[in-house]
Amino acid sequence: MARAALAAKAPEERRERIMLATIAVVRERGFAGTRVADIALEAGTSQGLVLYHFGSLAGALAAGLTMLEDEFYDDFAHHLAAEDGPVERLRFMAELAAGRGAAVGNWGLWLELWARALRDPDARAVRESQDRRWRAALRRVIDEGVAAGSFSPSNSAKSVLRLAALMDGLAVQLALNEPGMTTRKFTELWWESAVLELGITEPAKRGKSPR
Amino acid sequence: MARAALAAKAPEERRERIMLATIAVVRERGFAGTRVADIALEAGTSQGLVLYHFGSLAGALAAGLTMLEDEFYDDFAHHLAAEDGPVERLRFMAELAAGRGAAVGNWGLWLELWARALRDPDARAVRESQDRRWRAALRRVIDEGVAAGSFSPSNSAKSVLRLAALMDGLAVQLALNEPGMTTRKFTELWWESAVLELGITEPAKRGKSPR
DNA sequence: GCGTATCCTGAACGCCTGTTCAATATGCGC
DNA sequence: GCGCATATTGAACAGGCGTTCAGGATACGC
Repeated sequence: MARAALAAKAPEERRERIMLATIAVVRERGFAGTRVADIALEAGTSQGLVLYHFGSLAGALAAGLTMLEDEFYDDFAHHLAAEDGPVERLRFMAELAAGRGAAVGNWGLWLELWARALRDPDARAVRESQDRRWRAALRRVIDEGVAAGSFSPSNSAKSVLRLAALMDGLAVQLALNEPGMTTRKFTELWWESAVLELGITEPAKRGKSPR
Repeated sequence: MARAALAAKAPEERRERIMLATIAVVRERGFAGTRVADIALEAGTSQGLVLYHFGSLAGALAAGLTMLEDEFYDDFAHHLAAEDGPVERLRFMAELAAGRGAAVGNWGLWLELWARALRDPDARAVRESQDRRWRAALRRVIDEGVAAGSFSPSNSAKSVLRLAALMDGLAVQLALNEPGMTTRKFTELWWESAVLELGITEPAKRGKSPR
């Protein structure tokens, strides 16, 4: 078979392809519209294999989500560490949340995840992990900024909660294509809030040529 | 039949009962888990009647949502008008959003609505209407406060966007039972932000014995 | 090379559920 | 009271789709 070249890698590779296919399909059709057949087609395998590896459709969804979340976080943490100081790091988080880089097209997925988390324990676990990691990162950046004298929040714990929540709220607008809400507007609105919350003095350099 | 007493009212009443049943079921099981049979059972009618009145399951969902949204808004507008001044009105909105009064148990529904709005035009229309009305109300209250000299936002349009988004973001935490997020915390966090955004000076009286 | 465990397939099964429909009831204008 | 439009029911239909399964391919230790 000519497919030999494609399927050459280990079964582990097949498994991963299925997870990638899963999130691709969910992105396109949403949880409610995702069929085992779609995943198999997208992954270029049989329906049976999806079930063989993940036991059920729900299992495949959970595995895909977990994978996505881990990948996203790793990528995020890596890039965050590469930024210069607290102000730049904060700016980077704002731009990432607004949909640049690794987060592109993810907000729709997160909206669905929230809704699903209301009833599905797996989804809930993924979203909790995601939320916790993100808030922890925000908190570290803020603490760092306080230590460096760049930020002076009146209550940093509360600021973390509010700034994280504001991102989620703005993201709803963004994901639903609310007229007037753009990546740029998102960043602008959020940043002004951050300035207000944290009493930032020095301006952040614009992100390094965000695509 | 003994049912005579129940079904006594006009068919219009049956129709409404079905809409109420629809949102009740959606609250309990979510969109994905809502069956025509469930609605019929909850409404105490036949499956056929649901389809007779609304054409399809999707139609029943749309009708139910629209009804809920209208009712919620009417109730909200009515109570808002009863409040004293801009500060009290703002406080009222914060407490309503936090889940007191007519909004109890609605946030889960709104989360699902957002996700559904990504793909379903009816859901999108409902949520857009809902969002627009809410933001317009917020804007009016703020303008009123500015006119009265109670608020002095640096940019009221932006403040409206941010304060509304913050509510949505906090609501996600609330709806998902994030540990540490409560009705009280919601109000507190949001109010502090409002104070910061609007430069509120006079304190708001606590809500009139919120249940 | 051989046997076995793992991997993979495609077809078939069977349930779930939205929708259709023919039959019946109800109420209302005349 | 009659007849017609509207309302209502419950059963049947049909399509979709997750899961099962029996069988075949593949890799790998011995």
